[in-house]
Amino acid sequence: MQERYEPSAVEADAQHYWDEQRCFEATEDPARDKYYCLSMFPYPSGRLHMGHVRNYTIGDVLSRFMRMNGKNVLQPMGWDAFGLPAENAAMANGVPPAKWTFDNIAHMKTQLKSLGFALDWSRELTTCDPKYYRWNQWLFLRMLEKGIAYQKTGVVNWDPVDKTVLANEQVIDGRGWRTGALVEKREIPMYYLKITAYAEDLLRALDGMQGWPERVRTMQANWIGKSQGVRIGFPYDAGSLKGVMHAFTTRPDTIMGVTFCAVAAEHPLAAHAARANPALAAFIEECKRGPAIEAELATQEKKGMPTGLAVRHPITQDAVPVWVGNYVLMSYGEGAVMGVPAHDERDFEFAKKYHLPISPVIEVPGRAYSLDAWAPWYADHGRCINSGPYDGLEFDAALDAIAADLGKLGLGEKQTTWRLRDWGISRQRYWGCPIPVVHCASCGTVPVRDADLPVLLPDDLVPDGSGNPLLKDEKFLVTSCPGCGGAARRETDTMDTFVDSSWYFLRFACSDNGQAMLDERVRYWLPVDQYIGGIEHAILHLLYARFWTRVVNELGAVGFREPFANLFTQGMVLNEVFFRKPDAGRIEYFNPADVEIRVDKDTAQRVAVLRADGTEVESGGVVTMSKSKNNGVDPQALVDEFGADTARLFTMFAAPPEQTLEWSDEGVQGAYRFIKRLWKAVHEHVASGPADPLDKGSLNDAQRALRRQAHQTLAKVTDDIGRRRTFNTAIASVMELLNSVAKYPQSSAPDRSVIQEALDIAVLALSPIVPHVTHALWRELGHTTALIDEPWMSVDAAALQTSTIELVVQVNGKLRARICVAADADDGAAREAALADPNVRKFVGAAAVRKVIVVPGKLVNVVV
RNA sequence: GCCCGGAUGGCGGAACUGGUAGACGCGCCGGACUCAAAAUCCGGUGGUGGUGACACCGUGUGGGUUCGAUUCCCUCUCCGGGCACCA
Repeated sequence: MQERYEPSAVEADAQHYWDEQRCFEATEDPARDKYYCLSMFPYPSGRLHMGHVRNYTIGDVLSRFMRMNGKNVLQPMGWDAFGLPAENAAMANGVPPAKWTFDNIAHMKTQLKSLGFALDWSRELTTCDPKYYRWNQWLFLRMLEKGIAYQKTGVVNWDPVDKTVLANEQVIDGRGWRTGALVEKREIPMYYLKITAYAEDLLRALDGMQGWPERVRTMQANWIGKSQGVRIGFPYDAGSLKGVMHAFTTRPDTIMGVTFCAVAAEHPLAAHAARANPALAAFIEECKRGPAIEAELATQEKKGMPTGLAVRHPITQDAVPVWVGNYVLMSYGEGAVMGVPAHDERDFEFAKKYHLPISPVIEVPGRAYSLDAWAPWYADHGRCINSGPYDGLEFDAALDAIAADLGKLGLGEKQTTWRLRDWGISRQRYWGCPIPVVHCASCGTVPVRDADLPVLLPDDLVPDGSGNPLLKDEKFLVTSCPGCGGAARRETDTMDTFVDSSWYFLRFACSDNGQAMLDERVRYWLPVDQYIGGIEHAILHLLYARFWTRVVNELGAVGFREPFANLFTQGMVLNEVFFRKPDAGRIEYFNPADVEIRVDKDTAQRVAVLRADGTEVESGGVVTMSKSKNNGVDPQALVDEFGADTARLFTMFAAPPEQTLEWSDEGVQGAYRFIKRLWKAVHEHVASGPADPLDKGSLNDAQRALRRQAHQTLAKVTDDIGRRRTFNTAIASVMELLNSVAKYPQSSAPDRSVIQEALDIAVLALSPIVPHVTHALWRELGHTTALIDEPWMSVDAAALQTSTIELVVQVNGKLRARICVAADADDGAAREAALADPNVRKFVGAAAVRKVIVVPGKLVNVVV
């Protein structure tokens, strides 16, 4: 055996063995339990970053662990290859997005291979490949047929200088990121998918999804946002415009406290009032120009303007003034809200600002209302007061009574509303899957025939920032109408890239099928047993995938409605961002590797300086590693210097995988050192020749103690990987075992047998995490089989037994002594032993013992 | 702003079901080996007081429940993720 650990040779050898044996090519075998382990596929941004390494190492550890536990494991990999960054790169370098994307894929695939992941590359798929995206188009046509896909107008960000639609990410402080022009909103026709039709099902199914983290289920439930309340009609007669304004409320019990109503800028009443009121028209224009992003909308100053119109309160018949509010959304409910300042914080602030009356109508026992300042309890449920016929009613009774009265008047009924909106999938962008419809002068919008799929996206265009290049590509545009055969033009909008990622996990079962989207192999492999990905996908991607699976289920292609049986959400890997924001033009981001932090000795001020030019850069805090913020850390340097095993070990040891991790490579040396120590321990052991078979019956105390620790370690690692998914503590326990082995006096034959077993366990237990070095060490330890095919060891229960245990003794909850008792000692014996301890006696002193609490096997607490 | 998380030594973290706070690792300090350095090995390492055995304090803030709280409840602060066209 070689004395020195040389990762490059060891890793090349192990990877060569796995490739040659085709260890990771999965085949369907109904006789065996399958385990489909899937990590979220990457966007091919150029290079892997530590977030990828973390994600794929978690998946790899679980895959290898399950494989050793007898499962037929499938772990595939693919590329989420459509999207905006390729267009940006194209603009910057003049290279077509296709070339840039495929070059990136080639490089990142090399990187993934160098990390030794147990991936089945025979199933690799790429979403920008027509063999993949034709099925997006095929399923879209099915959705059109079923009415799940439909057209309506939607609002987009419009850059008036570049004459192009901008993504939210490309709008910075309301301006286009390249031009700096004030962004306008435009309403254009788009395709939507009716995810809201599945809202109830998507919500209800969450309860049964015990394999998903609680926090993700909560986030999805809140996102879907079911609320039950009453739809209330406020009739109006504004001269030429008569009708009923509808507002939804979850607090119908406060209806007698309505002192105003507010409508969205797009509401018909607002438009009507604006005709005779230029100031109002200007305000409405201002609202319409405002942010389209919810976060900005919610933080902007709440503004309003009276319309001069009034609606009639459906119960009191009083006139209620109507305002236009910049915080009222046309897209939620019906674009109007009833204002109850006394019991809604936002309405309260609005009323204070514009001097509208505040009229309390709910009483909470023991509380006194003050009109001066808001208090959170004002929004609590209570008993109706100042509410005429409803006085004295509690929330539920008031709701029923008011809904019934409104029903009789034809001005309201109970209603359920959802926060969830339909999914707009049209993108005015080149690098995406073409929407398979054509526009014909005589037939209108016509779906492409199945036989004419796929609608191929040209792969040689270079966007220049001035809109979708498909609009200028006659070869793509010109076609004939599937209906009348006449001249027609293709749709140039492409699909949201979330469409691509909403079903790729199904396609891995049969990525080679050119005739159908899915086939019978899906029945064997799906649902995914373990899905692993970043918490940032907790809502959108995972919800869309659940929706898509339901649609495919209803087409009969799969027999289930939930795609992911178990979900593991890894924490983000964060790094600081550095940037410069010029007066004009784009923000420039600098990689932290190129930035030096200087700390002023006197002021302790931290200054970040770009190494290249020695001048200052701004820090934007610590955020997720991403291409767009240029704060990713390339793992390649780590792999090159220390090897893949060290990179994997370090990433897994740094923190529990579910937790956010602020990147730092301090400690990499420790991971490398540990592998070297393991190598050395095996080398020293093997140097004195083979060990005798273990004779369990004739061991001395020291030998039994080491054996106990070895099997405790095995039990802990098995539990930590298999159940807890805390790989950091699994590694720590093997480190402890190795520390004991290193200290163990290696002399007699039985000593060597016990050490052999301990090293076998250490190597096997670590193999899912550091598969290369353990592959080599397993052979060196004298085994003739390959470790990858070795079954996971079982714990020897007899090895764990002990005759005495240590108990902790507390006096009034403070640790005062440790005592040793027989393992089978009862509570009384433990109590006696505890009270007899000298230090315990000292702290008890003359005081009377009031109570003694004994926790069997753990502690005794003496209360005085 | 709203929804979901998080905060423990100089640093990453451990303590799994309310029961020994700081496992394991990094860093640092001291020592061995070396002409020297690196690598490696041995020992120490939360703070304060004490020669010492020990004692007191200590898990973001303030409060509560309990024999006992890093763990449960309430309050606040700060940090991260998401907010529908980044993926």
